[in-house]
Amino acid sequence: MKEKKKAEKTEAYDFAKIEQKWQKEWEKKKVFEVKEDSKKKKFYVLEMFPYPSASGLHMGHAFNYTIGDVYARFKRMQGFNVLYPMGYDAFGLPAENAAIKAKSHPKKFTDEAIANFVRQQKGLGLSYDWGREIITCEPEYYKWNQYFFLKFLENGLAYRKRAAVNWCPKCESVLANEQVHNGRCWRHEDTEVEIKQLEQWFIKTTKYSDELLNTKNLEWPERIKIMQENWIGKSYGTEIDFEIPTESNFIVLHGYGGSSEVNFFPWLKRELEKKGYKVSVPKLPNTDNPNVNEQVKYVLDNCKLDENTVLLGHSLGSVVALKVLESLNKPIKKLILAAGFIEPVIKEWPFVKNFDWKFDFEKIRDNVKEIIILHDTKDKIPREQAEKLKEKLGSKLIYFEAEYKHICGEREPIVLNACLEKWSIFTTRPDTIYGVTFMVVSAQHPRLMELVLEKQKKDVEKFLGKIKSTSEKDAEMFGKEGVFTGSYAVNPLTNERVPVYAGNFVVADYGSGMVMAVPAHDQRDWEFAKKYKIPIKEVIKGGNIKEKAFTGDGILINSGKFSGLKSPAAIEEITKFLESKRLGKKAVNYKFRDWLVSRQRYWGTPIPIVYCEKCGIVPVPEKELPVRLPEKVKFGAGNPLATNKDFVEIKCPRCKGKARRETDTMDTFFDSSWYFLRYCDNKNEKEPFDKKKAEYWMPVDQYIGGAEHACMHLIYARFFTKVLRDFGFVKFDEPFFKLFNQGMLHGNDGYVMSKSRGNGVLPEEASKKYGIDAARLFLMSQAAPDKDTQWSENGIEGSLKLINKIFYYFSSLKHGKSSAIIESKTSKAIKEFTDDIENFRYNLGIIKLRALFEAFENEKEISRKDAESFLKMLHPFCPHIAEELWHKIGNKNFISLESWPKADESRINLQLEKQEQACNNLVGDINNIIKLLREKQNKDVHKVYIYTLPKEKDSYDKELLRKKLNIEIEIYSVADKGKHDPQGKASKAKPGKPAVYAE
RNA sequence: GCGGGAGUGCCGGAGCGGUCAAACGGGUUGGCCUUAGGAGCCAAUGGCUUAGUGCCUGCGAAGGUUCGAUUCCUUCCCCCCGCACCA
Repeated sequence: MKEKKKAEKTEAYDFAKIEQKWQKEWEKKKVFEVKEDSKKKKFYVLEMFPYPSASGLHMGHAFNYTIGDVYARFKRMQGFNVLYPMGYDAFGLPAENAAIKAKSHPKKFTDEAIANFVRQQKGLGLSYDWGREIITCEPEYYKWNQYFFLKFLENGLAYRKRAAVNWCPKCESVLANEQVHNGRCWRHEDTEVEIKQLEQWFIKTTKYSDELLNTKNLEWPERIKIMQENWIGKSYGTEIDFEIPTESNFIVLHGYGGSSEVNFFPWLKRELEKKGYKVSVPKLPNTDNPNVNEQVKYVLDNCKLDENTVLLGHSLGSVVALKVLESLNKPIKKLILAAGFIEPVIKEWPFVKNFDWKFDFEKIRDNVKEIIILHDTKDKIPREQAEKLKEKLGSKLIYFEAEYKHICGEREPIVLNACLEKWSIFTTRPDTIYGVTFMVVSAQHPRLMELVLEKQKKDVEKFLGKIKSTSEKDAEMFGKEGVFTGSYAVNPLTNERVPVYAGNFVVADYGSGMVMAVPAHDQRDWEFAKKYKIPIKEVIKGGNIKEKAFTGDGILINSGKFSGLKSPAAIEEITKFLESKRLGKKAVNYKFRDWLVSRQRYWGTPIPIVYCEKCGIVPVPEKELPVRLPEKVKFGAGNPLATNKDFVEIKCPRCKGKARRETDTMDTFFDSSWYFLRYCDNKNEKEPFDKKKAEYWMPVDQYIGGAEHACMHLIYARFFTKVLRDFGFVKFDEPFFKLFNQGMLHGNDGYVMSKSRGNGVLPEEASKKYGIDAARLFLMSQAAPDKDTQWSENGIEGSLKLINKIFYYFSSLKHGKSSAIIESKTSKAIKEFTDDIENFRYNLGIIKLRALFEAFENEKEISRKDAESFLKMLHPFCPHIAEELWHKIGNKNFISLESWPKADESRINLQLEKQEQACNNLVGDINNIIKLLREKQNKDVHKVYIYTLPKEKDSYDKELLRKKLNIEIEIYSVADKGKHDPQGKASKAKPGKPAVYAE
């Protein structure tokens, strides 16, 4: 009712008809299609492609896309070859879940949603090159995900690892670190993420940590850069080894001939026993003519091998140790290979006969928790051999430089050192090491139980149970908590023994998951120490540690030979000292983790891997790509791919033997990490994209999207680009040169507009009522596009009014000659407007457009050129009406492809504009006088006399004033002799402000 | 707690060393037009004052720098965003 009446009265122009007409026309004539053109400068405008949700677009999306469309249209008119594409991030959980609920198929859901999106987006008048559309769930696209994954694998950037991973019970899948927010799933705010130990695929994003940290050359919002920087979280510090002796039984296996045991082993035994370890040196049989198998059997039969065992193999003993490990069925604590362990050397020994030199390294690895290989650089055994072994065992390789001496030399302390049970910690404050009064290991530390003594087991288990059953929220309330493990750590500088606690406030996967606690100089440690009555030892002067920890820099006290140093110097000195004693080293730590890409869900890109019973992990050969997602699947419990026999059961591509397919799919962020490259060449069947085409279009000149992707999509995409650069696919380092973060659109209720909130306004509805041009204009005029904006019906009506006026104005416009003032104003407007659009100050640009139009309205005639300039400026915001009026005034081509107006600086005449301003002020003054006379003196004014300064007389147009005031006017110069001035008002005239007399 | 951004009228928001604080939009009030209008046009919208003027108040609070600050600096308060026990 309401609208109908309004429509009748306002006789609003027929926007629906006009908008449809031009949308069809643009599509028919392929106005926005682009090709590479070496003669033209390119400009790539890109909006983050949407996930095609079933609920479709609301006004918030329209706001978003309009920002990009305005820019694309602007740049196109400026003469750039503009690539402005659209596509759909079509894989993902919502479609799968919706399909399960509706007993349908995610493909069907997705297709429908996309069709809906496309229709709605076309309705917004967006100038995409639709020929470049990409849809990530199509095999033509995801084939290349798989291709890239294989490339990653080939180059050691993809690996499989068993690790503690984040599991969302609602998604029934693991999540990347980036997808866990506050311990909860990024899609399920109320769902706590669980930690599971799973074998998963990872991408080595950390290889590029440092390069990703460099954002200097990016024109991005500072806060996004800072967010990324914080996310990567690089910090410099020192790694320090603390010895924590627990129950350890050393079994020292000597080598051939037993020469080393004469002096070295007794010494080692003595030293270790001094420190509280148990040591045995079994007398291996036949040392003069050794038989490895026999010796292995001897060890297996005579030695106690359990989780407290440390095997130290020396020379041939190393081989024995390795073989022993092969035959165990439960792991021992530690393996130390001290020397002479490499096959070629030992092989030469004549007496080692009939020995099978093949090792089952996987088994060995499984049977020991820690492996240390000591490599003597002066030894005959080349370094590569040691490295090779290291690779196979995944051990810590420790080099030492020393002469090979049988009697205690440099080498012996190093062996001893390796025997000690070291737990390294990371600290940025080694200067406080003398203040360590306890240690805290994370309650989630995988090796926590090794530190727990028998008598403490109950306490620790109780504690672990408690924190498991407490949610994060409650944990905050309880504060820092912990429990004594029973073990003591030895401070490497003071040799003091300090208790080791398990605590809830230490992060398991940062650093080593253990910290040295300095309560005097760390607030967290301070709180913990207070709670558990642990001594607080001040080692840095500067604060009052009775009240709280002093965390600043200062001068060291109670710190042995380092006392008196200032913190920064002490950090240097102490680190140097530790390094010299092999007790620690400089280290860099990152918060950034490798990207976990496996997902236990159906609706994603299948990971192109096969597990063969014989060959192990086998990549699917490139020519067999894509590994298609089977269409027929049964949704039920868990991942439907896992129960799909046709998919899973397969022959090994290598040996043709029995094998099974990887059933995990890729994180959908994999899809979005390179889609901007595919737009450059979206139909390529031979390659992910043509290098030349990508070279022409990339990098994206202007990327537009939300800030919520700062630490996810934007990091992954940057990572991908750098990898592809190193693979030779592209030549640039960064995908997105400029980034713009749009604000959020709020609904009538003041909350961010969203489907779930129910405050969404459909673009179609607004379109129907006001036209999409009015909606676009309103959305862009409210505030700067990077700020949040509120939707309002009144506001859009205001925009419609303006467009309406413009429509009728141009419909009856007769071209002529522009006045000097209009020429000036038009030129000035062009200049300022261009600058505003370029810098995303759309709202300010629109104001200038309004002002210019008002100036037009007051004129009798306007030149064709000025009128056209106005329409061209209107066009990015209101493309339909601009196109319509452009044709209406007699043009045949598309305004969308016209060239941007140029400001003619010579036409800008500020003097004239000043005069106009003065004239307007005068009108205001006179109106005010008339009003005051009427109200105060009850006088009606018939005629007004104006007295200007002599040189200003021509600045005031009598006719114009008469028209504006609708009253008789007489203008005098103050110098005029015969002027009518009964009250002597003329004397009040000032520059730019004439005197006035009214009667 | 740390990091980032902001605080201007009834509201959204301009201004970011002086020449104008409140452009532009919305709202509200009054007037014109009109049978009527929620259409259109005009005007007002911190206070006092006035023939067009002048003065005062004023840009979260308090200080400071400056001849001069909404604009720069310091502290505090509040709001928004991000990270969150990262050693």
